[in-house]
Amino acid sequence: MSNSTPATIEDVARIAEVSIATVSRAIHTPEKVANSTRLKVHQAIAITGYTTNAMARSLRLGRSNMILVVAPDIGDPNFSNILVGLENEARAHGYGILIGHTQNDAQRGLEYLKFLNSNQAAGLILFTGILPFGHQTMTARLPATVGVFEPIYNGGLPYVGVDDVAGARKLIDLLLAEGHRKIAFIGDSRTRLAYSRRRQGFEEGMDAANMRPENRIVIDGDGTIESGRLALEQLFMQDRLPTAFMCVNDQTAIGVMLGLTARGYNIPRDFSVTGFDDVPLSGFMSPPLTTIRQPRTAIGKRAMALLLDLLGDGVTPDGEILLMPDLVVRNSVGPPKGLR
Amino acid sequence: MSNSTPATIEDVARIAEVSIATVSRAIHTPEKVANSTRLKVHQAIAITGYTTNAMARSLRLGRSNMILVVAPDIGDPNFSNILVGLENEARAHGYGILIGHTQNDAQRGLEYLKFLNSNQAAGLILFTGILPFGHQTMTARLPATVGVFEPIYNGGLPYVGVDDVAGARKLIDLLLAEGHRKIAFIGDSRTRLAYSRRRQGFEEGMDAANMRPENRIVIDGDGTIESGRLALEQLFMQDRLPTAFMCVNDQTAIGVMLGLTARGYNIPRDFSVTGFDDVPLSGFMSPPLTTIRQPRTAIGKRAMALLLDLLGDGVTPDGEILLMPDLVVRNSVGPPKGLR
DNA sequence: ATGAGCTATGTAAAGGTTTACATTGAGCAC
DNA sequence: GTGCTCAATGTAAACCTTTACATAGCTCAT
Repeated sequence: MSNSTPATIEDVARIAEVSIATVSRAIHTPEKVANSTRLKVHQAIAITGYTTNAMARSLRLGRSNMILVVAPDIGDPNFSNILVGLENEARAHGYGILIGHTQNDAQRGLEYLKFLNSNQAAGLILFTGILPFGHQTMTARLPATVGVFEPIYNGGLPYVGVDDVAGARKLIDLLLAEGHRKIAFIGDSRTRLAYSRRRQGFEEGMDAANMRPENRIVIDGDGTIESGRLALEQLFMQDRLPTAFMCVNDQTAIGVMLGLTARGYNIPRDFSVTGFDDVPLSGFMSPPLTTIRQPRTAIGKRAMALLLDLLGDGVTPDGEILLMPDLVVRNSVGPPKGLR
Repeated sequence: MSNSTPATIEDVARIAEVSIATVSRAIHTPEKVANSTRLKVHQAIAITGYTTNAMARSLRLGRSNMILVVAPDIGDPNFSNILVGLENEARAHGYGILIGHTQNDAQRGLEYLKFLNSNQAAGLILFTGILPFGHQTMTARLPATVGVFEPIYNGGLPYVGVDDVAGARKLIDLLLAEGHRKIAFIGDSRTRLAYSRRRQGFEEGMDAANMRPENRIVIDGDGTIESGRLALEQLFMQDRLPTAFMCVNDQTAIGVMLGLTARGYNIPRDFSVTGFDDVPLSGFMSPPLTTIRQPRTAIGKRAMALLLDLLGDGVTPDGEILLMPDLVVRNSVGPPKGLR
């Protein structure tokens, strides 16, 4: 039973009094073996506690049953629920996932590339918009790959994300409906497509409400808490104050809120603030942050399903799958001061 | 160069004009091949872009180069930095990590057991105090295993954590030094050893200050935000109010703080609150939470190092490695109301 | 000059699986 | 009864690596 060395297919074959080929068939293509035989095999499997050696199987098949998930930062609060979605879906199809983080370090990226090339992963899920492998011509040898959140830099690879434009539009429409006219968009960035799409939603909303350019303040930022605080200081120094801050993500919004609170302002009485992503922290701010919730588990599930499809028939489906994010109304938004 | 099928050791051997055995030796035991030969082999490797097929290697060696990390919940804020430590250390030694979460579901636990038995992981890192595999006698076949945070239920397995007693002691000493005399310990639990050790630190500190039992309020909780809020309500209903709340972890403390704020109290003017763990959220509460910082990356690194040792010589080292956690003083603690 | 001792290399087996191909035998039509 | 078809099973090769053992050739002491 629970011996020192695990049972092999041969042990099972001996006990079931068949050949190893029949055992293998009984497991993977049961319709090809006689009922009576199949029964014997399964009994033998139960007796020995046999599980197929995945190493040997992968070697023989030339492909593993692992999916490599690469993210720039495992600690990103946006990450963990996606992972749950990815993992559940993978496991349901007999795959496991394997997680790596690059910390934007090309050296580490290369190690993952080696990992992929040594056949240890059948597929790749990429969290950043860029391939973490420098510009290796090796690209040709990449396995099936799916992006999450953003399309992958060199293009052609499918990805799953949310409709950032629509999400941003929901936020701007809310602010406009509350009566805000002068609105700042904090955290514009050309490096992340998701961010420029949020900016796009902002502009479209302002356009639709016939807001003139002087009512729109746009300021750069990289999406960290610090960047939000910094942007706020800049605006105060330049005396270009809006009545509402629409931030490119929750971190930025938190930075803005902390800055405003530190200056003694009350949210939402003096200023309104919105975020994007709904990271766990946002619900606990005071006031709780109005934001857009990413359907994280769904994104993960969808991305993995897409990858497994790709693995199955090798057909590349639509390059872009956008899920619809939900508006989460909390207390960081109110009418502008003048209207109160 | 970048062909459809990856280069094998045979391709390298052909180009270098040696046997595959020599190639293998040139890679793994370079001192055993002549300098000139080694050079030829490495050139051939460069030309072909060869990387060892990990499947074949693991099959031959009878052990993989993957470590399975199992946690009840990937999303746990305590998790991610540990992971960074684990991963860095593993990668530095040629291992990769593989992450699974059980969500306390025995069925899922069993799937991981199968995974282990199919030889896909050389070692196991366990985040919970319990083996997630029900009570399989299979336990005998577990690979090298190291626990994180807590000893593993059925004992005998080494683990790496922090000195919870000492950490709790730092907190209680701080509260006592501020002048608090009547202190509540929120979140006592017999299910998690870490928690009862924190309780123990609380008691030892109170003992050392000769505090009588009637000054100690102890109340149950499972460590969630909700449990903190609930405990607080109970205390208000029973009219057993302390001047300070020492909470078993940050989540609990956050629950208590939210409850106090909702009732209109000011922290730390009316009540002091402490946590334990220093999850990212804690620094952003208002007021920021005074707590104990877990050396998370260090724990991860240490646990992995321990596991790799175990894998190396099979010798089980000391069963318990406790790191010292640091006190993080923020603004949630002040003198009790009477003393102000 | 001979052989012992070494170093450098090669040969071949083994690890556990899947599967193309071969074999066996039963059912069935003539 | 003969031969065909088909289902069920078996045999053996292949996947790629590592390493015990064998071999070859050199150095050096005698």
